[in-house]
Amino acid sequence: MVDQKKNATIYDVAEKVGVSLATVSRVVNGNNNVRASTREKVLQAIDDLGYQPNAVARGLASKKTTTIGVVMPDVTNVFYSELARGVDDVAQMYQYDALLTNTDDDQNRAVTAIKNLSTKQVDGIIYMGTKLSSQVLKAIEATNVPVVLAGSVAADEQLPSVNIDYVAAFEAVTTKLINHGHQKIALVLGSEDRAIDQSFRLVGYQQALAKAGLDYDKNLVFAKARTYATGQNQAAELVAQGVTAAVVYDDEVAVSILNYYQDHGYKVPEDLEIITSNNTNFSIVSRPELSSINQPKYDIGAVAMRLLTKLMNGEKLEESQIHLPYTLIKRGSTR
Amino acid sequence: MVDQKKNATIYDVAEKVGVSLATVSRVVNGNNNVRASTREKVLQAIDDLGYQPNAVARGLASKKTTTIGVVMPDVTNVFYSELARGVDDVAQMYQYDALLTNTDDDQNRAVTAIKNLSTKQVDGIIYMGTKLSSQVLKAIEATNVPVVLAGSVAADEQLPSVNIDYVAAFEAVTTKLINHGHQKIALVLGSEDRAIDQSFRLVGYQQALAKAGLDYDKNLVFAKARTYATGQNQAAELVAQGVTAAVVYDDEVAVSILNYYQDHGYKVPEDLEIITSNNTNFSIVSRPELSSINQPKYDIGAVAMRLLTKLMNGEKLEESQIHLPYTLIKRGSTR
DNA sequence: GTGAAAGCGCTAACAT
DNA sequence: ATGTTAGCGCTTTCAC
Repeated sequence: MVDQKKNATIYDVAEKVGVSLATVSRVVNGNNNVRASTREKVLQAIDDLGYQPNAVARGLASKKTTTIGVVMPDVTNVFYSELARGVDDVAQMYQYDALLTNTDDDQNRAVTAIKNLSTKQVDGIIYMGTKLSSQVLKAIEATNVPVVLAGSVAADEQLPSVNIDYVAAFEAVTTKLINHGHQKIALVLGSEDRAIDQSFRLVGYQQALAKAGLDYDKNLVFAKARTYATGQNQAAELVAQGVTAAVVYDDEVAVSILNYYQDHGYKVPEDLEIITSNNTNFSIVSRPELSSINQPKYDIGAVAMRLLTKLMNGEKLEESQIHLPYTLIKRGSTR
Repeated sequence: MVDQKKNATIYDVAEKVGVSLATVSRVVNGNNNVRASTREKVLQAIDDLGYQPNAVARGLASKKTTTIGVVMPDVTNVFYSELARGVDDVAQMYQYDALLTNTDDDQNRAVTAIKNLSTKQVDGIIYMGTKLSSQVLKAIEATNVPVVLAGSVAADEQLPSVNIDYVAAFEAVTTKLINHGHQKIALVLGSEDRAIDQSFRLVGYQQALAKAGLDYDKNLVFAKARTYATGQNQAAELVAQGVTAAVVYDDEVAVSILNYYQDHGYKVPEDLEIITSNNTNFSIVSRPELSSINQPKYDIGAVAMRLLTKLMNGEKLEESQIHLPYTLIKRGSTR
C-alpha cells in the first residue's frame, strides 16, 4: 500500500481542462493572455488535482531557480545567525529560498561551497565571512551570478557589500576610552590576517590613538581568542600587559574577559573598562552588562538580501557599498 | 564586455572528445563501464572546458536533487542553530545541501515551508519545532519524502525522531532538587500547549513529585517566557510564589531569572537553586554558572541527518525513535 | 486568447 | 565499452 499518487503535472491539468500546456503555464505564471473563463477552469483543475508546479523543471526551463546561496562561517555564532535571519526573512518575502553552507571561515570550504552553489544554479549568493582570499574572489567571479557581502569587508571594495563603518565605530569607542583617561587600551581582535580586523577595526583604533596624540603599542593588540574558552587565556594576557581598558570585537570573548577579571578579584569598570561590538544577548547577560557598539545585524542581512534581489533582477545599484548606522550603547562595563 | 562565456554542457564535452553524451555522463557519475583511456580524455576535456554538471538538469532527469530541507523555528536561537550545524555537517559529508526555512514555530508557516520544499523536490526534510499540528503532519505526509524530527517530539511518535529522553531528564533534575529539601520547586516552560512542554517536561516533573510523595501545584508551573526580556517578568512571578528552586526549559530564560534574583538582592544558590536545560554558552557566562541538563545538541542534528540519509536511500530504520544520552552538569547555581 | 513545438541539460534504459 | 533515444516537467517563441 505504498502511496503511489504521482504528482500531477502541468500536462495532467491541461488534459483535464482540455487546453494546452501553454495555457496552463500562463495561468500558473499569472500571464494575462488567458480568457477569464478558461482561467477559472484551469484553476479549478489545479485545485482538484492538487497540482504543484515542479520547481526543478521550471528552473531548467527558465534558468531561474528562485533559490539563493548563503555562505557563512557558522550558524552557531549569534552574530552570523542574526544576519542570516535578516537574509532569510527578506528572501522569503521575495519568494526565494536559501541554501545555507557553513565554512568555518575556511577559504577552501568557501570556494567549494560557491562552486557547489553555482552547480545548483542559484540565482545569487550572500557571502559572510571575515576573509576573502583571492581564490574565493575568483570563485565568486566564476559563478556569473550576483554576490553581495554581508557583514564582511573586502579590503578593496569591489563587490557590493553592507556593513557598518567599522573604522568609525572602533575609532569612536577607542576615543571614548581615551577620554576616560586611559593610556593602555587593549584592542582584542579575532585574527591577524583578516581584512575586517586589520584594515578596519585596527585602523579605527589607531586613528583614535593618533588623534589623541597617543603612541600605538603593538603589544596592546591581541588576536588569539574566538570563543568563550580561549577568551580566558586572552584575558590573562591583558592582565599581564596591565591594560586598564579594552575594546573587544566579539561578545562571547568580551564576556569571557569580563568574567576573568572579576573572577580574579578585579573590579569592572573600576579596574577595567570594556566595550564589546556586537550587542548580542551576551552583552546583557553579564554583570555588569557590557557597553557595546550596536550593529544592526538583522538589518545588515536584510539589506544585503534586498540588494541581491535588485541585482538578480538586472537592476543597477545606485550605491553598492552600504554602511548602515551603528550606535553606542553605554552599560555598566564602562564609566 | 559582459562575461558571456556560457557554461559548457555535457554535450560540449562529448563533442570535444568525440564521444557520446552517455559516455561523458558515465565518467561524471563514476560508472565503470568506460575504457580508462577514454575516461582520461573526457576528464581532460572537462577540465579544459571547465565543465560543471548542471544540478538542476540532473535533478529533473534523475528525480534526485541532493538537497534537503530544514524547517526550524529560528536560526537565531542557539539551541536550534546547533542542531542545524549538526545537520549541515553530516549533510555536507553526504553531499547534500540544506535549504533552510525559519518558521518562528508558526504552524502555518511550517505548512507553507513544507509545501514549498516539496515543490523544490527536496529529497528529504529535517523538521525542528516544539509543535506539530495536524495540518503540519498532513503537509508532511503529502510530500512523499522522508522526514525526520530533530529535537522535536510528536506526542504520538509516528515519525522518526531524535531527541533526549525529556521525561527522564526533567524527572532527574526535579528529583535532585527535591533531595535538596525543596518543597516549592518551579517548573518554567515555554508554552502551555506544546507537546514537548506538556507531554514530556511537565510529565517528568510530575513523576518526580509523585515518587517523592509531593503534591503537584499548578501554580508552580510557569510558561510565559521565551526570551531574556520576558524572563524578567517571569522571574518576578517566581519570586511572588516564593519558590526556592526552579527547573527552566531554556538557557536565556534561566539566565534572566538568575540575574533577576541576584539583581533584587537574593542569593543563588542559597535563596534559589536553579537548573537549566540546554547547556549553551549562556549557562557558563552567568555568575554563578548554571547547572544544566546537557543535551547533545549537535549530535541530535547529526544523527537526525544520518537517519534521513538512510531513509532517502530507501533503507529501513531498525530504530526510529532515538534517544541520545543526556548528562547533568553541576555548577554554581545549585548546591 | 490559445496551441504547437522546440528546447533547458541531464539520466537511464536499451541497443550494439 | 559506447552510442541512441526517450523522456524528466516546464517555459517560451512563434504561429494562428
